Formats: sequence, C-alpha cells, structure tokens
Amino acid sequence: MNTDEATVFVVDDDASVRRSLARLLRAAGWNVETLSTAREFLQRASVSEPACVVLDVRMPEMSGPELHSQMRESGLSLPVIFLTAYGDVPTSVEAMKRGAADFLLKPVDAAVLLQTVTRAVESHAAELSQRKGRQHVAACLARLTTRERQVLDAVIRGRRNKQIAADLGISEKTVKVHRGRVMDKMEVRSVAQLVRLCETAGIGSDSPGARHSMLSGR
Amino acid sequence: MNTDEATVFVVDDDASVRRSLARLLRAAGWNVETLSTAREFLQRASVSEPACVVLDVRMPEMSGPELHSQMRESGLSLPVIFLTAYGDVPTSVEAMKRGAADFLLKPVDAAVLLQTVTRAVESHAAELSQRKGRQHVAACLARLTTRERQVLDAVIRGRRNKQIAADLGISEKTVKVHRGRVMDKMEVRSVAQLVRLCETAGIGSDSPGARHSMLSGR
DNA sequence: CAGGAAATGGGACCTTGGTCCTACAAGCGC
DNA sequence: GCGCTTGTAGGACCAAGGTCCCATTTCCTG
Repeated sequence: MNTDEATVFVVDDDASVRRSLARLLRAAGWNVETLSTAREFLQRASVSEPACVVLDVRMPEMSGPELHSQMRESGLSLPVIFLTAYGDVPTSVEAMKRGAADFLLKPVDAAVLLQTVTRAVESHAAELSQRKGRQHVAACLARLTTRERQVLDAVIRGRRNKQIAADLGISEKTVKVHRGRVMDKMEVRSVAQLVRLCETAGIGSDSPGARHSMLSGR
Repeated sequence: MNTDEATVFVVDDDASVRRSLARLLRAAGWNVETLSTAREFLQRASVSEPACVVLDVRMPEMSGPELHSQMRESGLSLPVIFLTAYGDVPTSVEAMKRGAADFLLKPVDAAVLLQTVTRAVESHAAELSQRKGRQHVAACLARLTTRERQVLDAVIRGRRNKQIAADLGISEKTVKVHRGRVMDKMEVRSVAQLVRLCETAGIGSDSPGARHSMLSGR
C-alpha cells in the first residue's frame, strides 16, 4: 500500500539537513517540500492529500513540539515524525503521548526513516479516507431541517412512528413525511443503512442496550 | 472519576523500590500488590477490575518491555506505566508505540506518579466498561444458530426479507421466523437497536454507503 | 428408539412503514 | 403580493414486518 501524489514535508532550520533528507526521500519516490521554520510550514501545509511531516525538535522561534501543539489546535491532523540530535526521554514521551507517529534520533538509518514515513503516509491516507466519509454524512445532515433532524434522532434510537408522533406532539402522518424526506436526503433506503451511516459520523452516541458503569466517586 | 477496589500492581526487582512505591500509592488510597518478577505478575494479574501496573524496565529474567509484549500477546490489556532509572529515547519511544500509558524516570515526583496512575486506572475502567458491553453482545451472538446469524448479517446490511429469502434460497416466511428469533436472542425490539448493538461489537464492518479509497499501487 | 433442537413453510391476521395525491398556514425574501 | 420553504395532515393504498396457529423433515443425543 503506497500513494501517488503523497508529500513529505521536511521542517528543519539546518539547510544541509533539509537537503540530505530531501535527496533521500525523493530517491524513494516521495514528493518533498522543505521548510526552514514552523511558520512557513503552517502556511504551506495542506491536508487534502496523503502526507506526513518530518520535524526537527530544536528550532528557533517555534520548536517542533510547539508546532505539533499548534497543529492539533488548528485541526491540522498530519502524522508527525520527530527527528532530532538532542533527544531526551521526557520530550520523546510527551511527543508520543500527544500523538506523534515516531520520534527518531539523528543520525537516522535511511531504511528506518523511509519505513516510518511510509507507515505515516499510509495512516494519513486511511484517516483522509475516513474523514471523507464523515464529511459526506455531515453534508447530508446539514441538508436536514430541524424537524427532520429530530425525527432522525428518534428513528436511529429505534422509536416507532407512533411514539415519535407522540413525543413531538404531531400526527403519525407527518412523522412519515419527515421520515421519508430524511431517507431521501441521507441517501439511504433502509433504517439499517441510516443507523450505520449515523454511527460512522458519531451521531446518537449513547447506547441502545445496557450501559455498564464501573465507576463510583470516592 | 475514580474507582473503589482499583489495584495498582508494582513490578520491580528492587525490594526498597517496591516498598516505597507501595507506601506512596497506599497513602493515596489505592490497593497495591507488589511483585518482584514478571513471572509472578503474569500469575497474579487479573483484568476483572480496574487496575494498572507500574513496571520497572530493567529486571532479571524478563525485562519490562518484554513483559509488556507478553501481556499483549496473551490478551492481558492493563495500562502499563514504565518507571526506570536507565531510560533512553529508543526504549521509551518503542514502549509508547506499543501502547504504554506513560514512561517515567526515577526519581519520579510523587504527584506526577499519582496523577499518571489515576489516569491509567480511569482509562482501564472505561475499557472494562466497553468490554463488558461487547461481551454481552458476544454472548447474545453465541446463542444464534448458523441460519439466524446469516439472517442477522443480512438484516444489518439493510436487506429486505424478500431479498434475504432469495439470497438464502428459502421462503420469506422462514426468514421472518429466523428474524423474530434473532430479535429475541439479541434482546432488542427494533432494527435500529440491533444495528447499533452489532456496531459496538464490530460486526458487519464494511460500509453501508460510499467507500472512498485514496490509495493506489505504485 | 424417544426426545429435542434446528430448519423449513403454510394460513390467517394485524401493525408498521412508505408513497402517491391533495391541501393549508406560517414565515421569508425580493 | 408572489413564490419559496417548512411544517402540518387527511385519504387511499400497497408493501413490509411481525405474530399467532399449525405441520414436516433432518439430525443429534441420551
């Protein structure tokens, strides 16, 4: 599994590191964009195509971990591979806890880096694919009116038309109308498909069956 | 969020470390079990109640990371907090990639350790809760006959009784019979609830709607 | 061989869901 | 004010789902 059009961003303040990493990665067939500062990266990076970023830890202005946090805050979810000559355990552990793909030490073995980049790009491709699905569902949901959304919520909770009508204080006939329009707008032909679509989008998160709580206050 | 009856396992070959950790953790209200070897731990550890394990990295016979791998292989999923005086970046990164809850260096700040333990136990409690739900679903599924399971699969994919009958080469009447028994055994009263129950158990994983592939061979 | 579980299905009947057509009132924008 | 969307709802009708009754066959187990 690999990807055409995949880009590896290299962010490092040292020009010679940028050059050698770019050479290595291009030789392996990746598109490479090199950037010397975190600011530059934040301006250039896109998430529309599979990619990952190889990030130096120590940089002037904004450090690698700082950039990583910035990315999370701004919703830029791209796999981050840290690459540094000055690694210590707390920094690496913190980076991993925040979701870094890996934390490598210079000098890095070429094969290890390429392997890591490949895995990161693959995971990003998978994430993009999932996101595309969720966005489609979100777009469908956005087309629903308030009433239709209320009916949808009831339907995926397994409520009958009669019950929904009682809940909303309207006639069963009207529920059927809304329900039909929901099925149209969500582009499904069965309740099962509707429920599964909504599950992938994280709608109606609370359970249909038993909820088991193991927790108590102390 | 905290837990009564939660146990912290301490695995360290150094008796004085075991004693001081146990004292600290007991003072914070946790049940503590100290063990001097990985083997001992594998015999004692249970997963029926919220817990976590504080693990030394360097130990004779079986090291912390080795024990961690062993746990994963044998399906013993308990949050692991590594605690070591001899930490290096590759070891810590590898441990985190394999799912360790944290990787701390001795001497550890008491507050940091307690905070980490609390989070680990909470995450384990949440996992146990989820697992309990999945096990209930699995138990229900296990009660289904082969035919009933086939009908269930079709139903949650949104197939009509008529289509299911054609697929299986039986009459629509028989499908209704199986379907009714499925609803009984799964303890639900609507297709929506059935689908959501199966989703939580990871049944019928492929999509009802569009599948977007971003990947191609190279 | 007797008993039971599993799978099959027919008949009768009712409830639910879904889809036409029609209609009307409220609110919004031009 | 006209056209649009949204929400409402009745009538008619059919398809789909669900539930009783019943019966048969097959296969496994004690």
